[in-house]
Amino acid sequence: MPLLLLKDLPRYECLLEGAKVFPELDPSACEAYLHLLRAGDEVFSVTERNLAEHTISQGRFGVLMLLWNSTQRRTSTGHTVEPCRPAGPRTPAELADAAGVTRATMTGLIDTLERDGLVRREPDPDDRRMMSVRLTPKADAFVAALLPAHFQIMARLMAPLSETERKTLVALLTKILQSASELTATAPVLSASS
Amino acid sequence: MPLLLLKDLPRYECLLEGAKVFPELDPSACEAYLHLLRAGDEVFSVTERNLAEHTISQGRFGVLMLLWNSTQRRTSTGHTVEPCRPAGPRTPAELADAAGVTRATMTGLIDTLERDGLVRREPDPDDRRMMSVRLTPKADAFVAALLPAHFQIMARLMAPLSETERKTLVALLTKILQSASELTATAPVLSASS
DNA sequence: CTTTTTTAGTTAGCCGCCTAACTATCTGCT
DNA sequence: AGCAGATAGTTAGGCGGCTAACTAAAAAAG
Repeated sequence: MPLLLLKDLPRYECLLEGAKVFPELDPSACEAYLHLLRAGDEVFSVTERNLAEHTISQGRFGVLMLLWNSTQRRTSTGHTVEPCRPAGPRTPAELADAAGVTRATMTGLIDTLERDGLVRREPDPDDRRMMSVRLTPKADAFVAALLPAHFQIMARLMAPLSETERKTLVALLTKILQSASELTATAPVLSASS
Repeated sequence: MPLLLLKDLPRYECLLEGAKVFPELDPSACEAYLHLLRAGDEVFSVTERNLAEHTISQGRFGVLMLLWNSTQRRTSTGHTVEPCRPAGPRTPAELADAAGVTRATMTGLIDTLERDGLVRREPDPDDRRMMSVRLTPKADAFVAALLPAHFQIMARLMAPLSETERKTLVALLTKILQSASELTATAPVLSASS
């Protein structure tokens, strides 16, 4: 569970009440915001609990998936899967970038993965600053064993939504994501915007 | 930023491709899942960045809000606001419960808040095991100064959504939240479900 | 009235996230 | 050639999650 959040979201009347005191408070926006974080957190923790049973964290799992995705393209058993990304991430820097964490964080993740024998660091022959991170066979088996349950969890989480509702949800979330990106880009200091 | 996640979400064709290999993979469910976590994460980090400018974390802010919400009811300046919750949380245990974290975590949060002079621990006269946590005047001013910008951020994040879309979003998220709760309740061990 | 169980809070230690500072290497400029 | 700056990775230290183990006090059981 990544973040601390109210277990019981405030009732809508409370938001309306708050809006009388704070004119900046947009009740429906606030409600949507709180539900988004709450649902995201809950969904996250459900999958995290699943992964934890295989003694792996969400973060490490993400790294494994990135690497696994890369290897699939090369060692695929006759499938010749269309590459969905130009070239799978290999180095810690690429992995950090793809995962959206800092390089320092990636160092720590690779450390623990290597300690658990799921990953190997190999020096790059051309550039001695760089490392290449590879999955071990153990990791291949590990991921393959893990994924079915992981996908089932996702499917069950979204089970109450129809296909149309899912598309609607994705569309709405995409809009929010975009406005979040704009806020990030245009308002590094909040008071300097508006 | 609480969680590690793919910066670029996989294209839908990749999910379809993956579904050929893993029959458990429901592409639209997976897509919705990824978008939900991604959007939640992004939105979270936008507000976190705002709070960070006031040198406070999302977690500490949550505690302040819970306490502030309690005090509002008692010291409200003539407003006599309808209590939105039965009785505001006061003790570390109540705060932990309301915030959805463990007591150990709450101890840490209160520690740093107390260190920064935003909160005071007072022993309960009736039950010597218990503590009562109170906001300092400094915290009152702090929260009052912080909230307008915080509400503005929420409003801007949700700006691209119409009122109807916000209601739709909340309804969809509520469905997901419910299925997540059911998964949590009925499947403490994943393999024991289904 | 003692003993056991429950409860409140803290402590200790792990993990993953961050930033900032550091080392080593490569690249480019002159 | 040689040095300045960029780049890859790590290290160090902080924070906020967690679990598990502990202390002190209250409540329940006998």
